[in-house]
Amino acid sequence: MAGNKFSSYHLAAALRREPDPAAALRLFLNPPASATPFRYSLRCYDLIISRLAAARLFPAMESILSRLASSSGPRPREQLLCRVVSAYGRARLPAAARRAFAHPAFPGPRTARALNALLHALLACRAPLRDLLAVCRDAGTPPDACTYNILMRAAAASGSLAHARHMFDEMLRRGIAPTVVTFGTLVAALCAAGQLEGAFEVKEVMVRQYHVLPNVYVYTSLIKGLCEKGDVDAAVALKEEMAGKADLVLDSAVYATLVRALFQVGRKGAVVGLLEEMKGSGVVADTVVYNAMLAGFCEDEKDLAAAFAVLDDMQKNGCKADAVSYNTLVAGLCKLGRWRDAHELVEDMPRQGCHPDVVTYRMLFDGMCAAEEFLEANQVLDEMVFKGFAPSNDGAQKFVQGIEKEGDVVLLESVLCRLAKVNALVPSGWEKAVSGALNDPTELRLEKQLDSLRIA
DNA sequence: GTAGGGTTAG
Repeated sequence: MAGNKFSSYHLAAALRREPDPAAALRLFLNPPASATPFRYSLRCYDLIISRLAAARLFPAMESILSRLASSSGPRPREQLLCRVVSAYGRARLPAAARRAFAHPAFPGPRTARALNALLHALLACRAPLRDLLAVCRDAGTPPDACTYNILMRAAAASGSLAHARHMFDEMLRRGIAPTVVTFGTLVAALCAAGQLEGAFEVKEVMVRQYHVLPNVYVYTSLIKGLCEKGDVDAAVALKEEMAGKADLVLDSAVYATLVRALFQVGRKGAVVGLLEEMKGSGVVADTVVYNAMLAGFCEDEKDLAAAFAVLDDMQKNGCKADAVSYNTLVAGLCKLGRWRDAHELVEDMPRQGCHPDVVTYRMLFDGMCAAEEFLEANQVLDEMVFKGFAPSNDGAQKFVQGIEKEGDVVLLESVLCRLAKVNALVPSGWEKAVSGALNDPTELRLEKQLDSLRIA
């Protein structure tokens, strides 16, 4: 490195230091004026693309990817491709995930790792199993155990245990050994379908026939399955079985499941003992456990005062409330008709370091509509649309009917216009509209629209 | 951040 000249090494360091992704982008595009021209290292590309992907600044990310594609330097690793594909999955942009998978910046052929990233992204977007199978066929990449695990989960998600079983059989035929994740997926699917006998059978067979021991994931699914059948005692007994196994460590998920179940069957008194046991065995009450209690007090006990006391406890114990915590409280308040309190709570969220998500807004909006407070709901809709969140179908429908009844034609028009903006009138229409622009840096005129749709 | 469980809506 020659003296103190600004090089790609310094740029990489500066990118790492910059907390704001937009500022990092500016830094990448316009390095300090003192810098002599230098070739961007792959490390710099990797850093900026990863950062933009995480921040969902997709148009900017795509333009850097194109630049990378046309540069003559070394090719990026597939790991970066996986990150881009996953980011599109999290943003629920399936078409963009597919295009990224085939992006020319990344040298082929694709490995199972990239294929699996795409499959998982599509699963997150609730693509049907047949779409996932078509992707596998077209990619021509040999599947691995992880591929089959994703396919099995997709099968279960579309309600077909038969297909999940079929995937399992196919996996065996192709000589791919099922892992503990495979069995965990099967058990979860069976439990979700209420087929407890089958689920417990898998637990036996995985040990006997495949020599794979059930882990805490398998047990937690079974515990939840038993709870849903109303057999909390059997669920607690299963937890005891776990506690007796040296290779298993009870975690907060197990306790959260049981806490929620105890509330549901009206045995909230038993929760105290459970929490003490937890403390005694060194399991920290985390957000998920507190959220289970919040849900118990809101949904089951309808005791909002107790729920807010739990929220205070969380803060006292250094446990940060997340969107699920607030959503539970908002739903509880709205169900009691206390939409004003719910509104106040939502407005306080950012100050508490938690941003409302789509569920928060939908619940508040629905709560106001249920109370026939359409003008208040209209204000919330404004904020939602600004952030790119669409109301639920039911909420939007009830709202439009309410506004119609009020007879304010101008307002109605503005409402329909805003609903159209977030495509709440024609579900999933907008992604098609922008599909051509995403991989084409010369055509970023839809950038603003996309930006307005990204989730903060 | 290639895969599985647990707390909120659907």
